[in-house]
Amino acid sequence: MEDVAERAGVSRALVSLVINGSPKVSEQKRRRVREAARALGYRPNLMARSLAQKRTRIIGVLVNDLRNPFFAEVVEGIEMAAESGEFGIVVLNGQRDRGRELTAVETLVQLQVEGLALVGAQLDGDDLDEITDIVPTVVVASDFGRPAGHSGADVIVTDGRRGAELVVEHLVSLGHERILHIDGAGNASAAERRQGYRQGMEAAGLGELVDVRTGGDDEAAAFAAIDQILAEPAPPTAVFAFNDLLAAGVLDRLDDAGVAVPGGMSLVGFDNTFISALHHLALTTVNQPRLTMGRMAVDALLERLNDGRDEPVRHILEPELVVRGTTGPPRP
Amino acid sequence: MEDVAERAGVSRALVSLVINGSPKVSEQKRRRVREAARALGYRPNLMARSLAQKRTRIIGVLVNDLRNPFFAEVVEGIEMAAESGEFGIVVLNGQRDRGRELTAVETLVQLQVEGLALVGAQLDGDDLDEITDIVPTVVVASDFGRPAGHSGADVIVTDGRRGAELVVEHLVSLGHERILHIDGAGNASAAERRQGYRQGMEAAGLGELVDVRTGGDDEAAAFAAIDQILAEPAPPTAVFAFNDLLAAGVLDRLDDAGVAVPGGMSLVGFDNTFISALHHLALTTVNQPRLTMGRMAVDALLERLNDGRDEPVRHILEPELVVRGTTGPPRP
DNA sequence: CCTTTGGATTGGAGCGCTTCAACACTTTAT
DNA sequence: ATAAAGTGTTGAAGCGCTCCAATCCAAAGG
Repeated sequence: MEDVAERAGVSRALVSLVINGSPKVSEQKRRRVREAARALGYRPNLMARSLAQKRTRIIGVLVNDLRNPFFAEVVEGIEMAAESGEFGIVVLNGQRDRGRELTAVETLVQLQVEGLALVGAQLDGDDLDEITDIVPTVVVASDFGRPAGHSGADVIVTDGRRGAELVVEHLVSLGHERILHIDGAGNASAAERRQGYRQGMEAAGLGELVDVRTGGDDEAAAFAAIDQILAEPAPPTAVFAFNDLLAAGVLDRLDDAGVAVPGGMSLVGFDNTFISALHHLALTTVNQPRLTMGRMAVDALLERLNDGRDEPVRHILEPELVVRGTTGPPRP
Repeated sequence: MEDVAERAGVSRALVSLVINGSPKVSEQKRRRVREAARALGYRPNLMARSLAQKRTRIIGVLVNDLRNPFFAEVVEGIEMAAESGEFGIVVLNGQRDRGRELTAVETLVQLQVEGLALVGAQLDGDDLDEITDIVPTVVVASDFGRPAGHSGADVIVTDGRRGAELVVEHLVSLGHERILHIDGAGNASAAERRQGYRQGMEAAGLGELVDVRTGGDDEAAAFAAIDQILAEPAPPTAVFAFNDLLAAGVLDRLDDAGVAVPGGMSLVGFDNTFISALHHLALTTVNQPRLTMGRMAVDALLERLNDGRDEPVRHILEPELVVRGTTGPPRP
């Protein structure tokens, strides 16, 4: 910067003004500074700038698992919204591990991010409380079930409970009774969907038949559960999997076992990721508006940052059942 | 920091030493500083630290498209390797747009990243030359075809030319002749695969039948091409798609049109992403070792950063044909 | 008792930038 | 002519940290 100033025959302060597009700089000097900067290949040091400004204009994003297209799309929504709000984002990957998530958050905080978006985070409520004390936080696509008036984070979720109910209702309307749920194990939104499943079953008078098996959040997690189910005397006629990835795994395993879908077993996923739309899967699933969720997350943060809101807000989006080809009447 | 120092009854310099784990600090003071830091909720400011140290220990990652699971996995490989090399990463998404990529790189440079990994970047060779002048760079999963002795970036790629040849050889061995390629349009690795396809065809004496159609890199891009092909008098008996995502789109469209796969048409993808492994797709494809590529990318950077290597290096990995269910003998 | 030695600690300069009060120079009003 | 009000420009302080040279102190050596 020094060099640029010298070459342009002005002070360092003036160079700073030009770089930041201040209006009160004469056209002549502005040009000379610009030219000198270009000639010297000058690039402002973001670290120094942030330090001096005491702002970073960065939003930190912690994502549960980049490989899940669902999260990737939410992040994309966040990125686009952040951009139009003049913020940058830094994405860190928790890799489905709470410990990693914790250190990632620590890194982001030390990086002085102005806001934090936790996408599908596995952290627990106490972790979250600590974090919200430090930096404005929005939780996306998972819910820590903090009481409504709680001082903590904003929340953007699709109503997983309702989504699961929709699934059960759909299956029941097709005539299913023995509906099994392979859950998301410790995954952040697993509890909600589990609960919705239970409620749906009970509402349909099927409370006796509630059956939840432990799954996880990717294809592999489904295998053990399915193997076990098929070995039982009276297998279910329908399976509701925690998410699309898991459902894809179920589908594979059913295929291995020679069970037709939906002829021999109906199957439903969750998230409506692009894989569920592939004709060869044609997975019945529940849609979550991913890009919108990302956008809303950033908006929530921006309201706190720009408009000074300081009570938490919760946006619960409506899930939407997407019926495709993996659900049909139960086998006789 | 000031406050911590005061509370612990030491100087700021000592606090710094403790935070950085210097060995020459008495156990007693170390404890007192630690305690004061905890009590005050002190967290070092990474920006200030980087500024003072003139190092950031950050590797910048520019990724072409986060939604493509292939790239997401490469990034995961990078992240893991960076971590064990005591580096952090910052991921920016180019969203398949050269302009965006350019500004993303600019941002990363201003962030003072110590190394840059371009994953599937669409930049052109001149862009790359400029970038390599500024920061050590490794290009992953795409190749700008710079001459070998070129002063520029390191390159980690799977041999796309060879991969495409493998595909053609496989199809030819099944008896196919009219093999069509739907390419990746402007995508970074498109040219190479196109070339491999051509060479393969010519090597098989099928030079006359070379037929390349413009595609892209996701499902949607396949639709127009397929519609057009099916309307022609003598459609091909096999389609080699630029990547798995594109192939999935092709599969859908063939399905719509009532063309059986592989009965009516054989289909091959590229990348061996998890979707190709789903039984219901069972896509024949070409494997690229994604995690390894990510690791090698970081290693290349680290060699430059830690060991001072300064000539570029190119690692060309061997592709591997993965035969699944979408290829078979041509229709009569 | 004084010097030496070496480990522990500290003051202060400096990293590259922003920002603000102060200054210089014009222009306009009086 | 002089004061007032703008415009542009600048010097210097300060952002939170690191790191080096300087200092301090206790133990060891003479």
